[in-house]
Amino acid sequence: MVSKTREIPSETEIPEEISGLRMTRQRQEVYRILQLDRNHPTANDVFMRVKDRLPNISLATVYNCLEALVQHGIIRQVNFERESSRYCPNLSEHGHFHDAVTGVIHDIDFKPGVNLADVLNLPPGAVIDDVEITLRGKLASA
Amino acid sequence: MVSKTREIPSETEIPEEISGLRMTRQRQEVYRILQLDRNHPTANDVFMRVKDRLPNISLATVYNCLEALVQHGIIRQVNFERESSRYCPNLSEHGHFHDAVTGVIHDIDFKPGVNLADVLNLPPGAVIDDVEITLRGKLASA
DNA sequence: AATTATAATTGGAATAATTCTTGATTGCGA
DNA sequence: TCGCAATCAAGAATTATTCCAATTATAATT
Repeated sequence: MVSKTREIPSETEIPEEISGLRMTRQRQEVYRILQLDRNHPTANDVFMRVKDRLPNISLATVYNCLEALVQHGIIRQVNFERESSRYCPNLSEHGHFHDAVTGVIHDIDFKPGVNLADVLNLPPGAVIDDVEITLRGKLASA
Repeated sequence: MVSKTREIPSETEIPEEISGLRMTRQRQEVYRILQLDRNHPTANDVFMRVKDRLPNISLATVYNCLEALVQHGIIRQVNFERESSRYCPNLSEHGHFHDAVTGVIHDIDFKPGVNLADVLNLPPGAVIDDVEITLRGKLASA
């Protein structure tokens, strides 16, 4: 239970079709799991959980669904090191903080009004399309 | 040719032993390649180049050498998405900018005096051990 | 210098995440 | 209803990386 940047829509709020993507039963359920499990599950995590409702779904289909959702900007794919990809429905631009002790991944937001060019020496003429920030550390148990 | 934050030492400057790591022939050569090829080569890239001098080296050894060098803080391992790991001898804290057009990876430095906590809403009590920043975009061909 | 111990290297097999392939199913429009 | 395109399922294939067992190199000790 980390991010609070988005409300979790009730099941009925999942639209039939988003930006041209046919919302099949499988995609709905995969999407639903991501909204319920905010701990950045892997494809396999999703697979195991989604089987409760769709016992016949295949892992390949979970991968397909996740890819379709990512492609249509409905969820985000996040990679840490070379571990399995993880997925999250938090669409706001955000980074991640890995708690090295607990393994929990916290979403972290930018402070408002921050400009990357103020912070980094970008190559001249650089146009940034995508930013990825990952921090690793501990939470002082104060 | 991207980063200029370190001089390339001549071959004789490579120490026999660094911070307790035995500098074997293989490790020396792997390290040398990294200093020559500043384009963030993969293990396999290094493998192919290092064979010029050590025709019998194995890919497993290249992996072992890279890991040993990383472990001893002599080089850094960098991961982009889920692509093959890449390696670089630039030890200064820096991020990376992927030119989506050319595929070139540029090292980017932080502006001096920048504090992450000024920019990000960190979880309370967070102690940061490691920062990873990756940007993707284009270079305006101005 | 010979012996022993330790660490590194090799080549190939094993692993794990992901993608691909193929054939079956589904759902929708004509 | 028929046909078409999209989706799904199951398993095979792929790819980067790690593991393993045997050999070789290096260092330490006598």
